[in-house]
Amino acid sequence: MAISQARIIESLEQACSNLNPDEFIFSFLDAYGFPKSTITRLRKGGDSRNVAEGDDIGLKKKLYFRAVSKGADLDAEVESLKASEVIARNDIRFVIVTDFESLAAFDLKAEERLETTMDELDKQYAFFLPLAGYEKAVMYSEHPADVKASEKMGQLFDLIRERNDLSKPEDIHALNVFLTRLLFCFYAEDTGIFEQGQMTSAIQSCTQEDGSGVDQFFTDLFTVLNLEPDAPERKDMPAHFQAFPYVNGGLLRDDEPIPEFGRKARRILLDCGSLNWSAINPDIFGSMFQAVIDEEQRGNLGQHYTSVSNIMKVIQPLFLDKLYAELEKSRKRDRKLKELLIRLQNLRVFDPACGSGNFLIIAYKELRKLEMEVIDALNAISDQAEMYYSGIRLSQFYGIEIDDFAHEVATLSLWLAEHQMNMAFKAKFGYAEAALPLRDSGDIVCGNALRLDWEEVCPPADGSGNPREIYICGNPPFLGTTERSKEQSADMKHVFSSFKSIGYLDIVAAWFWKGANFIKGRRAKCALVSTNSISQGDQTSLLWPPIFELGVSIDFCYQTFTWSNNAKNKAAVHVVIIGLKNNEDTSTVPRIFETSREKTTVLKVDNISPYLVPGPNLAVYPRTKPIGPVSKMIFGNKPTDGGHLYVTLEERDEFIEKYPHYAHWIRKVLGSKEFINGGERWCFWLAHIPLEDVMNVPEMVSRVEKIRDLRIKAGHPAALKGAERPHTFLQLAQPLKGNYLLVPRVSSERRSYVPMGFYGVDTISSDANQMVPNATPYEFGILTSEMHNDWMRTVAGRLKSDYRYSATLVYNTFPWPEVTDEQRKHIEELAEEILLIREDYPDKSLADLYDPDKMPAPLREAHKSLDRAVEKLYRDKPFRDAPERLEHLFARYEKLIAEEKAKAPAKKKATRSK
DNA sequence: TATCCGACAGAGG
DNA sequence: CCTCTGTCGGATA
Repeated sequence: MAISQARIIESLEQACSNLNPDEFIFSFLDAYGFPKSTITRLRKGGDSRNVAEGDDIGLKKKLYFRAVSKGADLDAEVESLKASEVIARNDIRFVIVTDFESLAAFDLKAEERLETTMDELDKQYAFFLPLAGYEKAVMYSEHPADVKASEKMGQLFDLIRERNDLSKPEDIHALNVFLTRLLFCFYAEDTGIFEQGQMTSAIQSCTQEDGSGVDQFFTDLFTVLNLEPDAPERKDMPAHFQAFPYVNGGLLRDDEPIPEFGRKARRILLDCGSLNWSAINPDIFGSMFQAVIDEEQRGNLGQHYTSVSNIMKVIQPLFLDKLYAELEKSRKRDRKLKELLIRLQNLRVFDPACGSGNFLIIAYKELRKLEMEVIDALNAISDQAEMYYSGIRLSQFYGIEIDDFAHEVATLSLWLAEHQMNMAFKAKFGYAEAALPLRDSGDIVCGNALRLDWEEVCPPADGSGNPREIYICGNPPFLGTTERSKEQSADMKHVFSSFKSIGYLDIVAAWFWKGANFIKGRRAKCALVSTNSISQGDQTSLLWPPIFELGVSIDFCYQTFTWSNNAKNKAAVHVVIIGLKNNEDTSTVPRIFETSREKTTVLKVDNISPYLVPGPNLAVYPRTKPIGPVSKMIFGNKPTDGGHLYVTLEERDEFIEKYPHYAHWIRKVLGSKEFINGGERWCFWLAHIPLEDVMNVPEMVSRVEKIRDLRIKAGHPAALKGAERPHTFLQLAQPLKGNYLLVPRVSSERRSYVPMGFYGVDTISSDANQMVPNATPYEFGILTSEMHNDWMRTVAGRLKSDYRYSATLVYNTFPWPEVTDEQRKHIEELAEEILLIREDYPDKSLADLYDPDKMPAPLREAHKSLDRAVEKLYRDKPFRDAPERLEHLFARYEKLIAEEKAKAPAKKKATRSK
């Protein structure tokens, strides 16, 4: 049922403004796209489709509608309907009750409530969208226990914060520690570590309703949990405290102050106790808990937490697949299986950006599952039942996390995961180690991963100097140059101190560089989730050649996929996963994974290029000049005007009417949006007008002053210089005569060809485009060919996944073919044919013409002829596919660059690193 | 001076 | 809400 949401809003608005109680529900159903026939029958009455009683309207699986008289309690009505048998029998999704002034509704699937007045109903249209086939995104819907628990803990945190001074970092740390201990206790009393409900009932009986005594209670409780069973101090404690077991394991090592509680906080505490904590999922609970507590993250709960499926994409190719293969190979061979057990007990997993520990927890659980399978296999081939215990210890798991609370949560979650796995072990084999006292948890260090020495955090060799098998994994933060703090910029400089420049390297690159240096020459591998930018555009040649020089190469990768988890506002980013290994490590073949919504495919290749396609370890360096004798491509005109040089059509007409002799001040301007999608924009183009003349026009004064102010405020040298001529664009590049070829800087990845077009110099191009002044149709023909677009697709930067055409990376690096005059003329003819065909569609924008689903056949064919002709310039035999074209282009690129170098041997090396 | 980027941003369905 | 697709100006060389 595809229906435009704008139409829904409009129809709802109409139904509510001309409110007719008898008709309302029918208009409502119509708004959400129910078939007219259904509505007509419902209106007539007596139809079997109506499953409701009396005057109500009910549609199976959809909704149940009831109108009540004014003054009735809508909520109570909804509640009673929700529980009624007719709702359950017909699997109703929405219950709606209205008195035609207000409306109350309940979504039984999402368990969400809506209360609104009728005139606001259109604003709430999204609530009922599932009726039209649009499902709502519900955060972590598959884990209601985690949601409830983390929300309750969040409330508790707020109440504690109200009452306690948390201005000093050590106070915050103390509270972090308290919350994680508390969480452990809730979990413990629901999972058999404590007696069922032991702590909650003790709180109930030992503390006052106004909250007094709660802090003392926890002081005593944590003391006793830290006392060994035979410790003499135990005897001094009240009897109900003595009943608590010895926990330790480092959870209660330090004596931290306990916050004070009020009446409300105590009540929430008891509420927490009544939740079922055994259903908590340590994999994601930690992230949610952290998100609830961390103020900065509250607005966008969990947007960066890594989903289990994405973690598996990292750890399976990194080590799990290989270990499982080992198990299959070793079945039936006692010695081999025992060796595998030993290996599992000795390998190390290290997440240098571990957050609340998701990767470590999943890795731990997966290794425990594998260990159980190995034990199974051992039991299957042995006559005597030997009692194998788990030998995998949390102390094999290392992490670095900068946030104190997240680091506490990570430590705790590992314990919870251990307990969970011990229970699974017991369920399978009938025995398991004691839950208490807790053993050492993971080695999680609270600190800055870019400053710490990773080898100190995760020693690459054991005490006797034997090298360890180590797997580095994780999802480090992504941060471009503009959003970084001063400290983070300094961190980057520190990590890349051996680099000549770090350009636009994303901060995540620092983890790759440190990771590559860590694994170099060791029995170690590293795989990280990253923004796709580090294998695109400018960053590729900065990061990868130095990594390859270490003797490290790409072991496997997941090509770009869109970031996704169950959070409401998931981060808008396209990511890749890249695994690194030493060149000498031949235990695996390079694998390229490609994932789409439907499936994931794997391609085994000889080598993975830094662009994450099959190919050599070759990165294309940005150049300031084209390789061949072709026209120069220049950057567009950059306003930096806060919008004050732009004018609307109305403003333009008004201005020209008043000052007809200044009509030439206003010019048509193109961003890439106007170029690609059509539409008009206008701007003041005053590059050749003295500032005094401009300031003599009253309408201009405030515009110009605003621009001057904002440029002064921006403060950097370029802006300050621009403040001296505030009536012009900050960067001027418009050619003075002739035509120019316009190339948009960003364009959708759906298109096979980046749209380009010719304009006269009277049309201003903004910095959203680049220009090739006085380009020839030949140049247009080459640039709009499939050959060139394939090159662009590989070496260009991307905005998310959309193409970002740049002169330095795409145009100037392109290996142009060698042509005769005759060939050149042929290309020009084919190129002009394309321009002519475009003119046959004056009503269509370039977006329409180059939409792969809508591209007119004649245009498509003209492009195909051109593509074929351009290919022929490179070689006679047609290319089979894009990889073959690229192979040829890269070979030619290398040849041309080598020739260029040979011509100018005195020039310094082009490489930017070291 | 020129230009690459954005755990995006804004519009539209 | 989700999907689609390119603004704008700072930071960097």
